Amino acid sequence: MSAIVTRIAPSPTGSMHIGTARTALFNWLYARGRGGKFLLRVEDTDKERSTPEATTAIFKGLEWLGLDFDDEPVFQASRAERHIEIATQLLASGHAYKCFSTQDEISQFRDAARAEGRSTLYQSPWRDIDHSAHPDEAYVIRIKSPNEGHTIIKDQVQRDVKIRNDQLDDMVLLRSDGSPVYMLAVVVDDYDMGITHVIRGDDHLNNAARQMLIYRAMNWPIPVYAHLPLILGPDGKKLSKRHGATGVEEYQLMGYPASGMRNYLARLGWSHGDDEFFSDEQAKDWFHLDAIGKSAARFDFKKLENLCGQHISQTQDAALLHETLEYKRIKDDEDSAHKLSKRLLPALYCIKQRAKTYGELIEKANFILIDRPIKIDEKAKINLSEDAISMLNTLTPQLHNVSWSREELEALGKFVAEKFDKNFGKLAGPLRAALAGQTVTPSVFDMMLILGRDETIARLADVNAKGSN
RNA sequence: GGCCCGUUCGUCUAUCGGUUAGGACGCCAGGUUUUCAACCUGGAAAGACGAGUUCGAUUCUCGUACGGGCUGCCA
Repeated sequence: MSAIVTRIAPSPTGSMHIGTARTALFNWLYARGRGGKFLLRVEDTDKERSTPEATTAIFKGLEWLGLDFDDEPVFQASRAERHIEIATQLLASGHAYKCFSTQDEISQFRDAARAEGRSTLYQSPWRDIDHSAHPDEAYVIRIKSPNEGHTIIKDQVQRDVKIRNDQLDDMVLLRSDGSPVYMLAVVVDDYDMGITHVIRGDDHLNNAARQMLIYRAMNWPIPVYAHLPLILGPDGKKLSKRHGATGVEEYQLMGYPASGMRNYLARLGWSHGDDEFFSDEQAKDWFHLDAIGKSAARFDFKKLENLCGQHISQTQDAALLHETLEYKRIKDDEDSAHKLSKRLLPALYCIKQRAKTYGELIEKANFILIDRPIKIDEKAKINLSEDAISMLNTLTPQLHNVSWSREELEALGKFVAEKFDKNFGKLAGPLRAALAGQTVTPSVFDMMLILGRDETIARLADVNAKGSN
C-alpha cells in the first residue's frame, strides 16, 4: 500500500475560516494517524483577492492549532507554467479546444437558455471547429467534456454520487490572458504533489466530477475523495461574520486552548461512538473517513467551552503556564506576559479546574497578580462589617502560630469562627475580601497557601488597620 | 430554472430492519459547599412529512417539504 498524502489548500483571502481549520484538522488526523504526509498548498491564483496578510493568517492559524505540515508549502500561482503545460498537452491530445467566444456572446447564450428553460451550461460553437478556421483573436482553452454517459464520484463520505456527463460544462482551463484557472490548477497540483486523498469541503462535490475529466484525459490516477459537510452558524445558516467569530485567530484571541479547539472541531461532523473528550493521539488513532457524518453541523460555543474547560483542567501546570503566557503575549504584550510568568504557576493547580479559557484562568488568578495595598471592590466591602473585622483581628495573630498547611489553616478557621459562635462561612466572606478584594475567588485556604504566610498576614493587617481607624 | 447533497432530543451525535431510540453539551430540579466554578443525583427533551417494501422500519425505496452546494475567463 502506498503512503497516504493529504493536503489543505486554502485560498489566502481574508482570515483563515474555521471551516478551513476543520478541513485541515481532518486531513492532518488522517495522514498523521496512518504514517502519511500532510501538505499545505496556498491557492493564490486569484490575484485580485489574494493578500500576503491572508497568507500569514493561514500559517499562523495552522501553527496555533498545532497542525504541522510536511515539506515546503506550495504556492499555486508559482506553478502557472506547469498548469499551462498541461493545458497545452490537453489541447494537443484533442481533450481540449480553443474557444473564441466573447463574454458578451456567452452571457447572451445563458440569458436565452434561461428564458427558454434550457440548461445554462455554455455550449461553445468552437468545440468542433477545425484549426484552419480559427480567427486571430483572443481565446480561452476549454476542456471537451463528454456529452453522454455519467461520472460516478466515489466519495468516502457521500458514497457514490452519479452525475450525468451532459451536466458537465466545457469548463475553462486557461483564461484568455493565458493564466490557468483553479479547476485545472488543483488537479495538476494534486497530481504533482502525489495527493492520494482529497478531503475538502462539500462545496467541491460537484466540482470533483469536472476535475475527474482532467484526470481521465491525462490518464492520471483519481485520488480518494471525501467531501465534508459544511459548518453552519448556530441558527443553521452558513457561518458568517454575523454569527461572531469565523476566523481561527479570533478563537485564539478569545483564549480557547488549541487542544480544545481540535477536540471540538474533530467532534463536529465526526464521531467515535460515545467519545466526547479525547486527546490528539486518540483522535489520530480513531479517525476514519467513513465515520464522518453526512449532514452539516451547527457551531455550538457552549460545547466548545465545555471541552476547552476540560482540556485546561487536564493540562499539566508547566504546559498550561506556557500556553497561557503565549495567549497573553498575543492578547496584550510581552511585558504583561512576563509579569504573569512570575506569579501564575503556583496558583494553577486550583484555578485550572474552573476556567474555560486562558482569559478566565488569568481572571481567577487575580488575587496573586495584584500588589498591596489591594483594592477592595464594592461587593467585597459589604463583607467587611465591624463584626467581621473583629473576627479577622482574632484570626490574624494566630496565623503566626500554625504550620502553613491546609489542615491546620482549616482547623484554625473553624476554631476562630466557632469562638464567635458562627460557622466558617461567616468568616470566609471577610477573609476572601481581605485577601483578594473580590467576592469570587478560589478557596480562601488555597489563596492563603499560594500567597504564603507573610503576604496573607500583611493583607489581613491592611484590612485590620483600616477597620480600627 | 437544471443538476447534486442533506434531514434522529434546542445543539453535536450513537444506532448499520426487531432497542424502554443511547451518550455529550445546554436546560430544569435536588444535593454538596467558604463565594464562583467544579462535582454528585434525578428530570424534561428526538427519528421533517407522506406513501411503498417487509412479519417488522429511525434504518431500504420513491415522492413532498425544508436546508445547503454547484451551475463563472472565483476559489
